Amino acid sequence: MSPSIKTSKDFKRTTVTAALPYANGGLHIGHIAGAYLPADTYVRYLRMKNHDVIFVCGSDEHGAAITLRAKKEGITPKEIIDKYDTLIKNSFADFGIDFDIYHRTSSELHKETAQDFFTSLYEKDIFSKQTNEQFYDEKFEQFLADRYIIGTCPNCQNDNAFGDQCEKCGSTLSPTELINPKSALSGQKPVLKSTSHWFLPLQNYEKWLREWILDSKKDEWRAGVYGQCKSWIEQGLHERSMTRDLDWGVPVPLSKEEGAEGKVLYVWLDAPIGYVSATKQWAKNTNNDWKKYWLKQENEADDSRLIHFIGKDNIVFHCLIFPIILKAHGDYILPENVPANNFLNLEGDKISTSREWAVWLNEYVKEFPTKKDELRYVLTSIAPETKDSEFTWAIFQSRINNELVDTLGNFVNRTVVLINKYYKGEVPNINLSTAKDLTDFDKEVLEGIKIQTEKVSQNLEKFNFRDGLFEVMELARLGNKYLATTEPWKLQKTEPQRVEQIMKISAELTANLAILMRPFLPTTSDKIANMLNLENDLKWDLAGNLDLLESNNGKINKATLLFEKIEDELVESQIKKLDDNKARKLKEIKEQKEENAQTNPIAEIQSEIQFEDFSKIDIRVATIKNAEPIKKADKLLKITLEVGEQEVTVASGIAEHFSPEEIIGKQVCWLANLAPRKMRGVVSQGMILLAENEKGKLVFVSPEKMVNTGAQVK
RNA sequence: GGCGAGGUAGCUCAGUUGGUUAGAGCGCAGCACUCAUAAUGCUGAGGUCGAGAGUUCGAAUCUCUCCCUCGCUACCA
Repeated sequence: MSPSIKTSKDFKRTTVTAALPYANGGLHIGHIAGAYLPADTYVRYLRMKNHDVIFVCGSDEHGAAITLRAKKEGITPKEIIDKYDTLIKNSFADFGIDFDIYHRTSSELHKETAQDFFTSLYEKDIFSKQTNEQFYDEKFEQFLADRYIIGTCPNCQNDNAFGDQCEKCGSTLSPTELINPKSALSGQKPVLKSTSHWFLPLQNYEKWLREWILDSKKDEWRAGVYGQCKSWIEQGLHERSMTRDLDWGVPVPLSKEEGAEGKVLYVWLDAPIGYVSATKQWAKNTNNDWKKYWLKQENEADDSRLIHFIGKDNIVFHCLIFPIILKAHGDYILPENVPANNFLNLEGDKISTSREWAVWLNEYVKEFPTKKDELRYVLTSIAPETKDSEFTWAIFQSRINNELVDTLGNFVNRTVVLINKYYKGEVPNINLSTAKDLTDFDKEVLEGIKIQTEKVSQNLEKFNFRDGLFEVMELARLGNKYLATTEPWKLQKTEPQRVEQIMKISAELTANLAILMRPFLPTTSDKIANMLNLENDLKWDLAGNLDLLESNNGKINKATLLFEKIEDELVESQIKKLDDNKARKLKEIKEQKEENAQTNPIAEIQSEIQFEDFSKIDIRVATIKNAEPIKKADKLLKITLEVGEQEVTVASGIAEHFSPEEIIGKQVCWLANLAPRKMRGVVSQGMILLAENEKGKLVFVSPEKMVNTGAQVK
């Protein structure tokens, strides 16, 4: 290991956070593999080392998506968050993700904490206050967050695009771009009204971020995390609004006069502070001091080490925005590492909550209450640490059957069975450190225990959980090899003393296995510890020792099976369950679509205008003389039109519908007197009229017969 | 379009500052063994290291171009 990379040994204590789940849905295996399982494994390891560690998490309960859904379903936001907070909290508890506290951002303590944070930055004059125009719902007397505006997507004509994003074509939007914008609350057309917000000038921290991340974290942070940060910093940072016009969230702690009324903190300011408030609540419950886990200490060497476990979608908030906030505040420590995972796919497709393509944690725990370690094993062994990976039920089956049952379970079983058979459950009392007549292979195996201990430790310190678990299994493989090579069953009659050595070594190896697997597979570790009569509170420092079984005079219990095989029927039924869900969901979506089509045969007609208004519009017939793609733009074509004697240039967002060659020579209608606009460096004069067919494909509006270019359309 | 991360045996992944016949686990084939949950051990087959070009005595590893996957981002009158 490179000496420049710090490990837990270099710190007095560690603050571990796992991404706050949004209280708007359940947990699936992608969430677990991404953040919670590695975090839990790491924390269990630190606890075994008697390291001072706090592990916090909680429900993220604010934000527009929850209010929007509440309004839609005619219930209160509180009903939604209470439902999902309970579901999520129980799923974690049942599965054995062992937080010190699972808190909520809807709590009073969190409100105080977040407001204190905001006030502190406000008093330091960090924010810039800006006023601009935003959509306002006059009926509900409320400003509308981007998510609250629904309208027709200018790209794909989807009628249900949100103001921030169209979920059909995936393009990011701003609310003013939507065609026929409507308020999600009243369904009325919103009006633009000015409002003030407090912005965090991220760009002021660019220099500092370059030093802190680009210069000092290159070898320490995962490539994907570092690269993502670099990408953002290089692209240029901008101001970001830290407040929203909403009635759901932490109120902005400023006076009416300053325009704070009806405003709450932006959910991405609010949520990470949830880690702090969770720690405060834990400290209250357990009579501890939260400050030593979050604030800079008098002596820098006493600072806690902050580690955020998240998925790759959260990198920018945890690596840039939240650290900027912490830095701006001044009193707080900064993240030491952010081991973000990539995504877990499922049976060849992306996991999707809306399409119900997921394995839900609460359902898994219910269906397989005795197979928690099995899922921990599979998810860790395929953890998406370096790239996206895939879970299939066939992998689940083969990993468990071939590795847990055949390699690990079988080794433990044969060792325990043999000791019971030969010695009535009493491990031969041999001091392996002083024994003189050990074979070279014996010594190699004993050395192997120490080597594997070191390898597992190093991998855990570096957040390489997949590799760490692999090294645990290597020790089990070594055990199997040892028995197969020494063949004690052949020697028992002729050389019983030699067999005593072999069984002692096998037993100590098994005890070491129980320690090394403990962060990964806690229940299995307990089972082995019980079988071997080891103390329950196994410490990491014991690993590598060769006299673990002497504490109880070597008396062990009867063998019990650690794992059982997964049958084909189980795999088939789980796949069928997924397929059924998917088919049902697709049908629902299709029905919904048909319903919409029936109730909404044509898009709503715009408000009435007078003839004078129409006469302002100058539409001409023009011929496309040339068309070429615009550099650095996927969707734009630069089109040259011939209009009478003149030529004009128009940039049109049709590159995904037409190739340049196929449209040259066509006659089209051209809106001539539209104000010019610059797009991607090209000045667009007017626009070309298009209509969309039922398949979403654009077609030109052209004169029925060729006419002279420049002819007016009346 | 820009940026980032990936593209190595059927599958999941290692491959350190370029160096002899490219590795591991699982799967597959053969052999051995029987203490063990028909488990285990050994041996073997399997790769033109995404494609092409270049630098070099020598490249999976460095440079350039291109292709594919995932993510972020720009553009959209």
